[in-house]
Amino acid sequence: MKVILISSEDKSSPSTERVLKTYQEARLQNTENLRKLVVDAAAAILQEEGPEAVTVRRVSQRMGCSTKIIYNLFVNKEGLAQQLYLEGCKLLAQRFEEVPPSPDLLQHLLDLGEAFWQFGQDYTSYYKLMFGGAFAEFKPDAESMQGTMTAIHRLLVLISTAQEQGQISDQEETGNLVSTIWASLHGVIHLYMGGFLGDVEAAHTIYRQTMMLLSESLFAASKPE
Amino acid sequence: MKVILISSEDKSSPSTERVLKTYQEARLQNTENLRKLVVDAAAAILQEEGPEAVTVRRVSQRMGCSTKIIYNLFVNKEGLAQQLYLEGCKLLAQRFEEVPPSPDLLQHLLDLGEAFWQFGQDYTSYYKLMFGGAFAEFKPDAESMQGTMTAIHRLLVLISTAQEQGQISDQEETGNLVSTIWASLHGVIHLYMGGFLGDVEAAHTIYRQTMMLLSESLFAASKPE
DNA sequence: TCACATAGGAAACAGTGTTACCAAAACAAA
DNA sequence: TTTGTTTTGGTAACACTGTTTCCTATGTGA
Repeated sequence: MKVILISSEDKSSPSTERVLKTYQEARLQNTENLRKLVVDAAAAILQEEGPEAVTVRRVSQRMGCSTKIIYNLFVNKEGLAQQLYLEGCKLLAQRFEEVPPSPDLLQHLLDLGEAFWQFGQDYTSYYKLMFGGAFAEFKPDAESMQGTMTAIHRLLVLISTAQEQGQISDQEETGNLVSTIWASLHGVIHLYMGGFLGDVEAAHTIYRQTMMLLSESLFAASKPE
Repeated sequence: MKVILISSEDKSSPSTERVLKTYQEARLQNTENLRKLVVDAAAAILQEEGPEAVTVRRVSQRMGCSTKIIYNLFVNKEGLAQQLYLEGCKLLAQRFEEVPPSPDLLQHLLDLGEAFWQFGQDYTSYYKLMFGGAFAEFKPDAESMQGTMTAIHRLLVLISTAQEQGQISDQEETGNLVSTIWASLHGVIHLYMGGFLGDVEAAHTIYRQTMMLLSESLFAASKPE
């Protein structure tokens, strides 16, 4: 099904057809491949020039086609943004997966927290798109929330395990504890990106301090003295 | 100097002149009053219809004048946004002032935190403008940071006092601790406003939990058992 | 092969921030 | 008061944005 060749009647201006090759090939395939091509183009612009550079016209220009395609495939710009959000979730989940699980659960929490910070540094544009409100219209729908949950799944497993082992109080809901940690760390990253916390080192210091304070409190029960 | 009447030659269409009265009066006064009038109009639109409704044209329409005035007075839209930011700082500072200082410093911290949450609820548009990145261009300048510091001054005094009394460790810089608390609480509010934390009650629960965890850790030193 | 459905391009619409141009008003000096 | 200069502000345009309308060309089923 995927093996479709370019139309054989390239009688005139073959060089011009070559330029449009990738798009022309994709449009012959199923719409799913075309969607992927559009998302890739948008993601490239996002990472190269930031969230505000991701406009419908810029994406279509890079694709070498009309803006109509994007509306045909994604309804509106928000639909495209949702796909980019899910892409970001994959990247974040990947970052979490790369963190080696430490037998010390406290250390593991700190490592995951540090990975979240690094994600914000390495994929700033994605972070702003996903959590920074770069697209004011964008609100996470069911699929987006699903992607978010998959991304921070490691964190949820960790807290849950720590609760089972009695290292963290099970008085509170696991999901609420995860949200608390997530929101606090996000606050530091977001305020830093907004220019409220000074330079990177200062912000990173505050970030680590936030992690330490939260961790101490969470793991306090297991260490009476 | 402020007592300036409308020009006496209202020979034709006096009702039309009446509509423009406030603006026409103000333009005869000093530019400072005119600036205030513009900021008030923008603030009204901000609170009535949200941050995205605050456009240069909408403000000028409400003023009954051309957009040029706003550019004459504030250089660009960001200049107007900065004034709105400072307005928001005043409102936030006012909220903090209304919190009665409790002799129990921990309780006082919780009260200030709750006031911050309430500010976000009551002045959502202001909050989004100030900290939510509603205007992507906006980055706080020196004056904005000054206004911010004035607003959260109560929090700084509180932490500083607690450190002097030995209730909070003075190992860490006071400013860093304030930033840590501010950022964590902001994270919950911002994530809630982004639609990531469910409804108000759920978000408020997480907010209180964040405050509790931070407070416990901060005040831990003074209460060994 | 023919009719139909659909996809996609060009251009327009309604918005946005911003600026160039020019007339009118305010102010200075004579 | 009258003149000349500077500032002020309105109109209209420019360069963008997201989105839609219209129409043509293409692919598809009978």
